[in-house]
Amino acid sequence: MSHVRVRFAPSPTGTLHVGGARTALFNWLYARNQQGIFILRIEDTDQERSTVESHAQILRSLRWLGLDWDEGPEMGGAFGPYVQSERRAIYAQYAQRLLDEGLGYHCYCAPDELAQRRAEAMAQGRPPGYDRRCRTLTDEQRRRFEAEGRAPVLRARMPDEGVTKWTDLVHGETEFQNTVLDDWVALKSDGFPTYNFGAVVDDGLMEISHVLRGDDHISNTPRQIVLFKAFGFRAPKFGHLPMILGPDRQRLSKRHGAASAEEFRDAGFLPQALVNYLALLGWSPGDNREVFTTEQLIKAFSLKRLNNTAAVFDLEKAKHINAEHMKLLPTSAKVELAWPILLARGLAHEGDEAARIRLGRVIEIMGNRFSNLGDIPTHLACYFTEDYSVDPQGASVLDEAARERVHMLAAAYQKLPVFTAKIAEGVLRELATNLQVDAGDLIHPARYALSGRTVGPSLFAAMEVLGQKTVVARLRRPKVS
RNA sequence: GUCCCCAUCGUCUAGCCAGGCCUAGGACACCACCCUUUCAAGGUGGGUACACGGGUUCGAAUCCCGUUGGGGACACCA
Repeated sequence: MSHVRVRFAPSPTGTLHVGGARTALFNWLYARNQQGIFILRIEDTDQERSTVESHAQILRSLRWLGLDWDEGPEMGGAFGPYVQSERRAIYAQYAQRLLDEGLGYHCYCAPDELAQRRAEAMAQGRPPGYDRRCRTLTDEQRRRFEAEGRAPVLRARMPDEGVTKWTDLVHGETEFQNTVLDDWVALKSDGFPTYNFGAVVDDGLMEISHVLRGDDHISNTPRQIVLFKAFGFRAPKFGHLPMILGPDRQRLSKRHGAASAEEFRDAGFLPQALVNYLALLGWSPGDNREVFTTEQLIKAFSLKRLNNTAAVFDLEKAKHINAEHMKLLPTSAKVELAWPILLARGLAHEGDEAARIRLGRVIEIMGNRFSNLGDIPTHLACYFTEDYSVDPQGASVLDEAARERVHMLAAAYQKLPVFTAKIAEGVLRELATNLQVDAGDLIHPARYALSGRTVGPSLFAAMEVLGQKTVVARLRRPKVS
């Protein structure tokens, strides 16, 4: 029985970001690899920014990626509740302990006062942290602040000397001088815990064994360790994962294009492909494998193979991994995925069996030409409707002379009593010979006339699917736009 | 400004911990060729990297120090 208990603890203030998805994935992979427990905890202590929509969206994104949790929202568990706003009584209890044991104190400094003092400190080259002014308040001063109507925050008292260290799972020995740890806010004036406080209480109570999170949390870690010790919790092991950056080496964000799991889904990515690509950002199997099913990832995953260098998100590589996963899919699976897309685009209707069978044939002859589900409507529309789009870039293949040849082909096809791929090919080649042109001079224009594309399946297979009538009609009057 | 993290092809990375097997391997992208009725796929080949400077050592991509560069944190945000 494994003692691994890991968690993903997003705050519901936006979509599930690529960085968050990667963090969730690594925790999940570790839990599954170790037969441990993966916990989802929602950190909604910021009343201003947390939304129920975001909460729902994050859950949806995790499910889409296939990252299922063993304890958490909509699931429950022995360590709940798993939503921080429902745990306020617990935080109040631990806040009281801080007060009782002299590990915390009320602070009445107003935000604007703090901001000003911080700016001054930075200007003078001093550490910008809290100046500990309220550490030594007299009862008299306290009463005066209360009378002014100031609502206090609770600050956690950090040690004045010594060092706090831990062995980071990815960085190794890491230490901070305690003097750089300022007395941070544990409980806000609205009574909600801050991130650092809520995380310590919850990780302690939920018996979290390993915390895998982004590098941007390194400086929070010593502050949290001090509290873990103060409360007598066994501190989890910490691992700080390298950041994911945009092509400009800045933190990845919406400016860089798709940055949330949902956007990748909408762009036609397969969830298992995104998972695969994300796993390769900050982790490697050590051999030269790159294409993994999620099951294979679980088997291969190891904390030892985490790396510590920030990684630039490469959309091209992500697309490539997606294409590899598309190749792995049997036709039947592609049909399952493509069918709803066709329905959504109005290219077919629920219960239209003929269309569904046709879809299977088209996908079959398309072979590996799909690298993305998003390609489906543009590439397949011409098999289901006359209202398909034409690629203007390819129009040059259908010039005046080509148009004439295509018309002759239409005439030849019209007379055919039976129309199959083989027969269509024979007729076309014979015509090419008679016209003394290369078969390609007939094939390329014909493809464009039939599909509006220069890219597509074998022409004759496509003709067979389209059927004689449609082929003849389109060859006679090719769409121009 | 203070503290922290990082540094191998354009990008993701292997190699680093236990120095020699590295004239540095793989992948994406790019280029060329092959296959082919097109594109894609596939095949073959190609160019491109150990940031810099010192040390330690018989020997350093690998260990140490410094420099430079990049990133992060410094909120009653998480």
